[in-house]
Amino acid sequence: MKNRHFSELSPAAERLVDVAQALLQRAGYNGFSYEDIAREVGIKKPSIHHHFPTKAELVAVVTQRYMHRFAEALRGIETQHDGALERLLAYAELFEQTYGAQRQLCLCGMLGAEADAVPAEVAHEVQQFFKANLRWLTDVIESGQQQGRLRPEVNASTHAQLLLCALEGAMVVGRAAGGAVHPGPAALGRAVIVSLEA
Amino acid sequence: MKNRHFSELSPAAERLVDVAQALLQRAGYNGFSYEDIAREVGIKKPSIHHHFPTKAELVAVVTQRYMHRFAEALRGIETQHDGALERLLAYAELFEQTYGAQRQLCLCGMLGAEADAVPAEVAHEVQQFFKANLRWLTDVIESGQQQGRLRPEVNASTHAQLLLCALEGAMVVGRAAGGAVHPGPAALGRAVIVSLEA
DNA sequence: GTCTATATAAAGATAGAC
DNA sequence: GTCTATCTTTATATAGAC
Repeated sequence: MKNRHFSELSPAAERLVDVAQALLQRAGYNGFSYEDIAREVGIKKPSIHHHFPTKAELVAVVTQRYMHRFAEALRGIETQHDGALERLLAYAELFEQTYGAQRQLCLCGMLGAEADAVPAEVAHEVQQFFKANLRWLTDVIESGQQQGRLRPEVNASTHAQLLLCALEGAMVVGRAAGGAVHPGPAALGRAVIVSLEA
Repeated sequence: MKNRHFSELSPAAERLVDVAQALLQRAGYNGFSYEDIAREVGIKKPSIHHHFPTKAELVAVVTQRYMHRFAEALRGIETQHDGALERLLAYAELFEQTYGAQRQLCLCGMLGAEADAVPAEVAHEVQQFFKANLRWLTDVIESGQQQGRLRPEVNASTHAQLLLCALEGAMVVGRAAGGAVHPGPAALGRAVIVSLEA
């Protein structure tokens, strides 16, 4: 019942969350164990249970922190870019950065695929992540249309979904195809985004 | 060492492959066990080992059969549709059918996401699946361009990847967002495909 | 906050009878 | 082809000392 929230983590707990996140993005919820974390961090399994009594709690905290950081990144984009087109391109770059490092999947893409094999509390967090992303993207596209920068006849919601799905899919397919997909997520995102230009 | 190939399965083995595939599409490689199959089929675990000594072999056969059936479906599309646009729309419908049933993921989308947590032989099959799909899509788009039906200036390979990634992503996001994504894969696919029309 | 020791259950797999 | 019985290893988790 400790460490219920990502905002009050001790340095030791933070390190566990870091490693858990990387393992999740690489192998999924059922693809890693407390032993994997222990080995990587250099402590023993029961020490992890001291910080996060159950795996479900640990992964819930990882997911909350991921969502929170993503929301911060979206606010950063709004600060740095005024135009809808530029905001969408910067959005695509977020996925490129995640994937570009070590071909890591989006945490929520991975957990979303495994939705039926994941604790309900985690699945719920993941759902919030995607809803927030779709809301943000739809707003950006609609604003761009109102400003006359984006084609007014396209359906904002549909194209928000198209962009999000293309980016998430690019990470899955890119990893699965093992190099057969040359452009990263950002390049595919650009193909969608330029088609929106007025 | 038995049942190395999907084309020589006994009826009992075929039933195991059916159930294993459904479980894989629902929960992923590490999200199901021989016990889950046994419960569903109504036999005991060791009976499954008689047909498929290891889980890796079982999943490899599932994947081979899936790929083979998909390739058959692509040949069916070529038989039924002459135009590139129609072929691409029929392709998108394949994903709609998989997802539409029970919000099931593409088998190879799931295994691709889990690529690092899956036996090497399985990961290799999955890679072949995506390469074959990208090859087929690129060919269809290039043919459409040569026939003057599709816009000649778009990069065939990039848009083949965009379509495939959007469809795979739509299944992941659709399941993860739990109803927040209204259009199924086919609707997102159409948004990509119509933009290719000459 | 970390450890050793331990509990409990599940997963993957094998031996051998029917 | 299926079963019971069994083995081994791993995963998740707890108790209690330092």
